[in-house]
Amino acid sequence: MSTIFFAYQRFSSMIDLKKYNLNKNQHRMIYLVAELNIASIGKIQKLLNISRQAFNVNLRELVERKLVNEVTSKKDKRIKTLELTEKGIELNNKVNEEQKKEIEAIFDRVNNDWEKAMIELSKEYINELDK
Amino acid sequence: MSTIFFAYQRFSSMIDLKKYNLNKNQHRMIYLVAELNIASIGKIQKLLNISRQAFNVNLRELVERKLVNEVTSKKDKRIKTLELTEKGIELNNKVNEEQKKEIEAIFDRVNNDWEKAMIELSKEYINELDK
DNA sequence: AATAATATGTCAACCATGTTGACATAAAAA
DNA sequence: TTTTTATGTCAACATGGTTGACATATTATT
Repeated sequence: MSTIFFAYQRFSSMIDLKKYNLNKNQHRMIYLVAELNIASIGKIQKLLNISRQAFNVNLRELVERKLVNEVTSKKDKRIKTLELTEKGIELNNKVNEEQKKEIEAIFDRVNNDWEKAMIELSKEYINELDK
Repeated sequence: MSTIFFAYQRFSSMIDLKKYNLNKNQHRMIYLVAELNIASIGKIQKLLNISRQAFNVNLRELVERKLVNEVTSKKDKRIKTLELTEKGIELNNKVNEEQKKEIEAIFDRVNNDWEKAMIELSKEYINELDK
């Protein structure tokens, strides 16, 4: 269990959100929108597990920065779904690029063995001690 | 990669820190102290990757609540190491209990296949949509 | 048609937690 | 003796979150 815990610390340290002027929830938002296709605002907010206010403030900024589009559903005009703009897709790729490379390198090293990969990540985290 | 990301969201949602009056960094601190044995304050702080001030404020509270002891190193009296008190160990176990159970149940279900376990966790996260 | 419920947006007030930079002390190293 | 290291603490400020009240448009219910 500590493996999962520590591995994730390492995993998330591979991303530098500041560089892209995103906060954690905005990153989670973009990531979710990119991975799920088509989910209503309400559902995304529920997944993020943050207050409506926090959600809206963050979303507003992403929309203003033209990273995300809001699309009103045709069946039920109360509902809006989110999608990434071209710019949003590009940013998302860039943000995750470094992490992706490192993770892929690790999986290569351990022949795609998930257990070994996670242990490796976990070790990398703990070994930051010795730097 | 999204598997690791989503799986961890689910993983961390299994713990309710509020119930135990801990914030995230205090939990990380306790968790680290429990898993590593014997690490200096400086090293733990570096691992947590937070400012000295944030570290000290959080640590102070843990010490006041008698969850953690500070031990001055004999070799080098400048250095202090941290250890959990009995009460700290107990709390740590309690905090992680529910998570541990759920994770073990998942690993049982997938015959300890890490890849499947992580995918399962990830799915559980996404499927919170349908509640 | 009238009323209720749903999905969303927004504001103000407040709170939790973090960062930075300056300063301080004790111990060890040079 | 001087410098460096490991630690502690303060004040000022920044970031980001929550809550509760209120508002609108649309759909569902009666």
